[in-house]
Amino acid sequence: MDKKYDHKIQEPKIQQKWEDLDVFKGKIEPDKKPFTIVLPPPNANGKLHTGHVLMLAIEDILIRWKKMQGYSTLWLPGTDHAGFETQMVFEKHLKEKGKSRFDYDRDTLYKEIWDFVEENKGIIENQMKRMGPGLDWSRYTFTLDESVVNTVYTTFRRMVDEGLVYRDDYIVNFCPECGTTFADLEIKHKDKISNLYYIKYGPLVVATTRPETKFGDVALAVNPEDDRYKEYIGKEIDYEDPLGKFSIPVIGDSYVDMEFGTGVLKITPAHDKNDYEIGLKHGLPVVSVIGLDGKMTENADKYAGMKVLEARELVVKELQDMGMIEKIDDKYENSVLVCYKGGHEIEPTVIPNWFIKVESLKKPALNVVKTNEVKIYPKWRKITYTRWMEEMRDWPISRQIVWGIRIPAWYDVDENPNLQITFINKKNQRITGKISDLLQNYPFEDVKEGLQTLIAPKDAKFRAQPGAQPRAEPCRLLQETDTFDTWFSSGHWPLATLKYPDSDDFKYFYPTSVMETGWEIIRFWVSRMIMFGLYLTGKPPFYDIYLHGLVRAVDGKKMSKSLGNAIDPLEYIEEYGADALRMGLISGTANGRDFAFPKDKVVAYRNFANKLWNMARFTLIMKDSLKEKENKDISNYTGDKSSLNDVDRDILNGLDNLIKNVDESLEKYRFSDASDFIYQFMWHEVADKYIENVKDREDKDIALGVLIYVLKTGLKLLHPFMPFVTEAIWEGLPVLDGDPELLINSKWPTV
RNA sequence: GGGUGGUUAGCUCAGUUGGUUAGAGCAUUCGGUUUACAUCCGAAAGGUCAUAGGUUCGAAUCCUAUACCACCCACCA
Repeated sequence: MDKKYDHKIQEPKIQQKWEDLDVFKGKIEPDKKPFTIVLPPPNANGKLHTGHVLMLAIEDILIRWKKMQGYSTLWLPGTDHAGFETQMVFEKHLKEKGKSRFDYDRDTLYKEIWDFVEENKGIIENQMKRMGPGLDWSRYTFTLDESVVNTVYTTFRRMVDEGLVYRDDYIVNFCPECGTTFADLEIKHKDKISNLYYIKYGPLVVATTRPETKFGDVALAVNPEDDRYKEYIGKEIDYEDPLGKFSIPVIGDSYVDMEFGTGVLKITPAHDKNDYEIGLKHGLPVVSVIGLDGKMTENADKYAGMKVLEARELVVKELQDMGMIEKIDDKYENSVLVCYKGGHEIEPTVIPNWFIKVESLKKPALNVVKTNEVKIYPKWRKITYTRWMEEMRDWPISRQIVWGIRIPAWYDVDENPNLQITFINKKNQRITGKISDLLQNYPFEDVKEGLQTLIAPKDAKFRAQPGAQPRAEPCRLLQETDTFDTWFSSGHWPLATLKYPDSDDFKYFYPTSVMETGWEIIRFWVSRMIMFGLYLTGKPPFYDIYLHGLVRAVDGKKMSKSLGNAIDPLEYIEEYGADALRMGLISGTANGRDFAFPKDKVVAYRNFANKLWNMARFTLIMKDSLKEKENKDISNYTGDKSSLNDVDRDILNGLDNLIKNVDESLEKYRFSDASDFIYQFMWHEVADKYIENVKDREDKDIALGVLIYVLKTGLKLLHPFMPFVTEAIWEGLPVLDGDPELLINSKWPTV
């Protein structure tokens, strides 16, 4: 053996060995209990980051531990298409080429992104493999695999049949210039100076920056604590504006800031996110006065057809003429939303979206956690889940992006003349309009091929199967252009990876054992998996949930590109080895909170790997010299302590104690406790004390027999944590009764 | 503004249902290489457990208040 442990030589060698012998291939063994983990899929086109390393380390510990305990283990890998994020990355590439997504029809754009992802897909897989995870790569799944899409479609159709799917208005960030919606992440705030208009509503005065939306007002709101206006709450007040005389209810809501303006807020649900929320809360109607073309709608009566800014000017002028404007503050600083693409002002707009009724889904999902059928570790995270589930409202599942699973709904253009279409025509121009108008100038096939986006009215007739032909003549069908919210599809992940509903894998390995992931996605992801699992199978998709904390940078701050404090795990693998990096991160998991990257611990565990290596090396040196000097072999310790001296018995009792501590800690997901127990025992009890004692022993044959037994047992206990170095040392140690060739195939020690 | 968590050694953090002298890694100081490892060994020093009250025979741990920090969510007409 070399004087030093060299991870650069050993780690690839050991990894290859596991792969060659197909150690982690999941097997259906009816006489064994299954133990299953589904890997939270990293971004297919991403790179390995420290969060992935921690995730892999924890899950690998569980898998190896259970495998050695005799379970039939399966750990399922996969990657995620990461809808929105990937599309953003791709669009940056387009921008470098001087293009944008608006230059492509939907199908072409999708194919281009697919190719782009395909190119980058292998990178993260290879990086993950360097951590030595016991994943079954033969069961690899990508979230856009046909089988996943089919599973998602089947669920969707079932939900349609059971009346759980509906279409309704939903407020989104709409850019009239770009003709599309933007996700919150695509929106930027821009500070600017605006006019704040103080407009009279009967006896009250409202301060607003958007007077032109007043025709969409459905209520006025005041703070219930506000003594000035208490008397108006629940009453209707009369007011006048250029369109005539109206009355409007006054509601009380603590959202209203008494300090701002006059303390009276007009509620315009169709054109403001907060107003929309308040409207929902108070059951108010939604009146849209701005259309998708950025022009005033018929609800704005004589202003209909005018652009927003034109309408604003005119409305203000006419209000002034009527004496309805108390004052104008022209130095009001506020921030407006603009789209990232062109910096155009965003018009919050309600457009029809797809929704899932969650009432019947969320109750069982809440119950399984409340009753501890599904347990959350650490337990103080439970409240995050239960609160979310209690407050969960109907789930908008459609997204106006291309990169994802397209919603399986088809519209017959003859049944739905009001479809709002944007498409690229044969001359490469973007054309927008109502389908019935467009079809007078363009053949249907042109629209279909060049289709970019489609917005169907909320009462549009759709079918969930493209083939269905209810009418005698052939239908002209256009498929919905929205895609599923990525969490709708990834909510199926435990089911999809196990090939629900009738595969052998599914029957044997479902429900899975543990869901291990970062706590920040408990609401988005974990809750959805539980809902779908219960809805489709009646069983939760897993029984334990372990939520690890976020790894922060060395300085304790969140890692970010702009701060330049991001840690590249590959550099640490190079310098200190995957084992050391894994252990360092594990040491930060004690209580499930976020933690700063523990660089010192990585170094400490690198040293520990070398210490173990030398413990084994020295044991073998002593064994050889015993043979040489006294011509004796070591005696094979069989587990009978009665004939041993106190020192031997102490170390063996210590070992028993260690086994107990490690098991207890792992059962409670106390990974750092377990690893610390092993570290302290092996280093400070075995190396510092027991080996020193062995040096002076007369009965070296017996002492070395005990030492090798202790060493091998220690390696087994440590193997789930530091798989490479323990496996590498195992190779060189003498074979005892029942020892398999590979450490990973050995039996977990018991007391 | 709502929520969650934190404040323990110079640094990064453990400390589980309250119970001997509050621990680890790193850093520091002193001493050491005869049969492994200097990525080593032995020893030492270092803490009013954020602050103020309270409960208790006993509090880092439970309760109340305050201060500061971090993160999540919602963001001002």
